[in-house]
Amino acid sequence: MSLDKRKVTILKAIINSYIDNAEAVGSRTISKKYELGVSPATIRNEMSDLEEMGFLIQPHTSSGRIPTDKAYRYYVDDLWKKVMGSNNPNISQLKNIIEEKSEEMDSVFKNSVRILSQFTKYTSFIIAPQLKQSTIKRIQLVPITDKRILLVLVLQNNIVKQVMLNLNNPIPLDQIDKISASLSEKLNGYKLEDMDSIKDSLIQELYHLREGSTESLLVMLPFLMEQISKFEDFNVYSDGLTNILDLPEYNDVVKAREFISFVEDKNSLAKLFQFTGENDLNISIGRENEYEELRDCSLITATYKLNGKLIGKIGVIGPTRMDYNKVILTVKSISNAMNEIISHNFDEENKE
Amino acid sequence: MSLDKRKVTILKAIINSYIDNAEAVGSRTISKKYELGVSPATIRNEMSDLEEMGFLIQPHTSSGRIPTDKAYRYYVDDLWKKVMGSNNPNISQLKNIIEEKSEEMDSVFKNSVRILSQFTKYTSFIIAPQLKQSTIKRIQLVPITDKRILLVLVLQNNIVKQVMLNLNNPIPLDQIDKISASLSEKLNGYKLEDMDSIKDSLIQELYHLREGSTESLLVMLPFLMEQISKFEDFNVYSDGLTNILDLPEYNDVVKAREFISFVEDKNSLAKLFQFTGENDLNISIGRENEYEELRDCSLITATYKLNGKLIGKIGVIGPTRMDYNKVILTVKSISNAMNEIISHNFDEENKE
DNA sequence: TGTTAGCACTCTCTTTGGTTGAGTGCTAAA
DNA sequence: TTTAGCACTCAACCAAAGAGAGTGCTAACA
Repeated sequence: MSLDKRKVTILKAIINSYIDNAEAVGSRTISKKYELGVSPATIRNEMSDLEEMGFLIQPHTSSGRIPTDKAYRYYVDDLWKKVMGSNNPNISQLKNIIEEKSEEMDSVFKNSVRILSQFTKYTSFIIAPQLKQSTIKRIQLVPITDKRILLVLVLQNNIVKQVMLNLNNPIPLDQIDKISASLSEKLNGYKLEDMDSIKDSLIQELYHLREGSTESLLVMLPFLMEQISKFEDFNVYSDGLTNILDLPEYNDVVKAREFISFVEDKNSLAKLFQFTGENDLNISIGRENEYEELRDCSLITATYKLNGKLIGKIGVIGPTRMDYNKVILTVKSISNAMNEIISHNFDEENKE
Repeated sequence: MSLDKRKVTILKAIINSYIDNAEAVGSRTISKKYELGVSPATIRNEMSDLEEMGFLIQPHTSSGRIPTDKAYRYYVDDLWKKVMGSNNPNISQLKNIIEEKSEEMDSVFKNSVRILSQFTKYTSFIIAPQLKQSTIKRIQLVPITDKRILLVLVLQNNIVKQVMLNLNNPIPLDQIDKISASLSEKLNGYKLEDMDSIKDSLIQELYHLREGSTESLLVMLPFLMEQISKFEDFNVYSDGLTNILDLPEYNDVVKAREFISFVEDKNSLAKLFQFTGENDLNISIGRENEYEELRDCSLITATYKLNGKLIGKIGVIGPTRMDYNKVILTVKSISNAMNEIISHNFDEENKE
């Protein structure tokens, strides 16, 4: 049996209708709402074929039909070609919204994920870059009191991280700039993940040196390096967790609770993202997902890059009955906008 | 009719039972679970009296009884005396948890509110201090690139704020320290809210001065002051929004959605906090709340102070059928712990 | 040969009515 | 003043009936 043109039209009509209403679709509905010029009986025959081919199922004998994961997969693959070809018009608009108040990398992420959930009305996520691989460009200490020092860490790609250091003993404030300079010099070029391994030899080296400010430097260094190596390996932001409460498939509180508990757990999210592909855009539908908890959900992710290198992913989770068209376009546009913002603001090699 | 001892015992028993089970309480239940030595019939009579006095209501003629707001108010006022007298034992424990990774003021807030919702299983909030009233102690600029400068602002009470400045024109990096010093000097002692009003005169002054680094200073100053005056007037953090999904009173998704939408709105929360009293501990029950949306909720807030001055509030929202004992103790303990942490870490006059 | 009208059939959803059980209020006795 | 007894009420549960949406099949039609 082949998927001829009329079958495709009917299948798409069913999927669209189900996406809209979350209700099993009957032959009459299709014949009325989508003018196909054929009677319900004909459509029934076609639907029966589509069911046999694995695109539709009937929840019970006398109900309408619901698309299967296979149907969504077909639908999405078809959509894909069109979407990938089309240039989304409002990227510059998106960029403006994302960039608003986004002077730091983190705000770019938070804004993006917020907008993504607002636009799609689903739950959105972003996994922020693993900084451990980044190299240190400069270190600057800012004294708050004589025992509290703010450490500002500038990484190679102009990402900035800050840590507050609470020292046990006061440090002479007039030496701060000197210490900053030495630190910058000593640690320049090392990766964050190297801190643990070079710690001992660096202390050793300084110990033998004994210049003017070495004393204070020796006091701070262990603190500082420990703080740096404690940086989170990844960072997941999410938004719109409670959007699913508006969906009919989650009008059972227990189900909603389950979903929310799952997506509130940053660790499972991080793992989830690992499973997704590394293409510009990745879609997994229903049981294609690794996690049992997401067997009724689809996951649409996009990657974002800095300097050509993949540094993180952004995505949306919603029911398999998802408005794929809208979501795919939105995810794609936002990741594009992010890429531009990031490369413009943070990429060393890419300055005006 | 007077509220004699037995009536009080029965009333408390009913409230406790309802807090536990969220189910209307009947005379038999009371007589069985709480050994009062009287028969259900007697209890029925007393319950009838209590209803007449406004402490109980019957959802329908043949059901058990439910406590009214008035009952909770009585219950809480009674509890109050005991709680206020008792010293909570585990403040130092709490302090440890809150202080973990809390080198900055913001983390203290976030940790506190997280713990509060974890302990109470309700929704918790904190309103962070209005910084506009704080005065500037020091300003330090940290160059990221020649057009991106991180502005670190140290306030009188050692609170630190950071803003990234994206300049249109590069600034000579070797002047940064000089500029920082001038800025610190010029702006020292001003409040954040003053920025707008002193902006023009300051620029005027610098314009006439014309020292070495004045040029760059003039470029930066408008940027900088604008950023500062854009600081949020308040900042509300919340946690445990979805805890209510576990409560039987919210097993209707629509109701749950309503609640969550309300408490997700930072503005209404901020207003809500304004209505609460400024005692160390404030409780408003059911219809005592200003907001219609919270007519079935109780709000327990505590204040926290820096240097004796109220700088913010922390609180819990839950159903009127709330475990007041636990919540009151927790809110009180956490606000106490916060007070100690804050005064220890951020209070200028209170150093070791 | 593909399409369609007609019809019997299936299954969920809603409504209806009866039953159960928890709980009450009242009365009369202890 | 307390309590046992009893009639009464009402939500919650359950089963049966009916409505409605939808199907599959068959036979007629273009």
